[in-house]
Amino acid sequence: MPRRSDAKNKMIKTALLLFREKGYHGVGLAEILEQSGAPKGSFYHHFPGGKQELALAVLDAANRFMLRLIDNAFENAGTVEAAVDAVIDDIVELAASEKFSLGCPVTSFSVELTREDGEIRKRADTVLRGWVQRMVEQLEPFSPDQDELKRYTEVFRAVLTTIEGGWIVSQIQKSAEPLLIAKQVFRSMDKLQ
Amino acid sequence: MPRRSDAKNKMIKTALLLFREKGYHGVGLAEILEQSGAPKGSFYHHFPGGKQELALAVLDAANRFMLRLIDNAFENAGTVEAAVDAVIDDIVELAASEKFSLGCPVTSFSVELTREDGEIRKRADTVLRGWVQRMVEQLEPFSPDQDELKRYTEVFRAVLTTIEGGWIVSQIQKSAEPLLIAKQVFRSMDKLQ
DNA sequence: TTTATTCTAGGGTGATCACCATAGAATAAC
DNA sequence: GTTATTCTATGGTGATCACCCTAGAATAAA
Repeated sequence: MPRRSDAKNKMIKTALLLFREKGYHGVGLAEILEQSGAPKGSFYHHFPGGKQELALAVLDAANRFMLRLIDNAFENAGTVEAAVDAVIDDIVELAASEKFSLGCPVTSFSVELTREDGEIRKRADTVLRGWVQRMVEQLEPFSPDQDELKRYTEVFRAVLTTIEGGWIVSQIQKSAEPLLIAKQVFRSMDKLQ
Repeated sequence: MPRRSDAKNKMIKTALLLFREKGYHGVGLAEILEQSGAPKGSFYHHFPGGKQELALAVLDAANRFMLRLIDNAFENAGTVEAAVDAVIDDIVELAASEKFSLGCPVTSFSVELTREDGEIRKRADTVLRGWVQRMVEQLEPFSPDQDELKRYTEVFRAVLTTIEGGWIVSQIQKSAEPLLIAKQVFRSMDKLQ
């Protein structure tokens, strides 16, 4: 059963950009369909669960993108510091190319749905934890001992948190500086102890 | 010209809570009016500029709240570390009491309006800078030299950024831990250098 | 070519969206 | 008490919201 249409992917890609800019509730299905060029009548064929199912698909696409970004950064770096710097630099480059108008591909719209204890929040939680875990996994070939890995887990958690905050503040201030703070955070936590 | 009605304040308080939970676009005026108990017909009397003017008023109220939180924390603390800890603890207590469903009073909804270069984004920018500035001002009576103040400005910026990220991740993970990371960030940046 | 499946065209649902206009009620200043 | 101002009741605007339905087109499997 091969795919005969790329309408679904076009909708997901477009929704990702729009959600990151205006949030989940800030984007209507009409805008997504129009901007993606996808046929209007096919939305509920591809997403029987409606807008929420689309958001879940968007979350998965965003997750794949960020995991690729992490893998790429760690594989092309010789040290942990260089890898973390690369992750942050890549994000800064992305954010700057988007004129600091688009937020984190995951938190920017999932955060609006944190009361209702629904699928979107849970998956966003899993995704965020996965990023930390992936960074730790990328560190294992460098074979630090288990205690060191545990310590880096904490450090990566802090870096990720700072990146999330930096991404938002970058949107507000239209500047790369807040995102770059995550580098300082890593350095100070890495050198210390 | 004394105020004969508290409808305006009730609308602002209610809108602050709803915006923090579901974002700017996630809340309708009808819900705000209903939940605040404010008379329906008086909205555009108090806010001729409509929903955007309400959002600006909400921003100012949120700013006053956070400035009070900062002042209170610094005035009741003997050291910088204790003051920063108090700020974070207060925020954690607030977020926990709200079951981690409500975001930062400023960024949670301003972030949806960062493309259109409007008043809301600009004021949110000013407000965030004001928090850092206020923390530095609260440090001056302890009379560190000018270089030290400049260094603490950087540290406070990092702490604030981590708090912002921690607040969001706390919403996603329904846990206080991400917010508490800001303490580690301060400690490591403070001790180092 | 026939059959089965996947996808789309087109139209329409009630509900909610932000916003507005007007008249009158409530309270203040005089 | 009269005037001026502040506030609210009411009902409405067109637009957009997410969602749904059916018939048929397009493509794959037989």
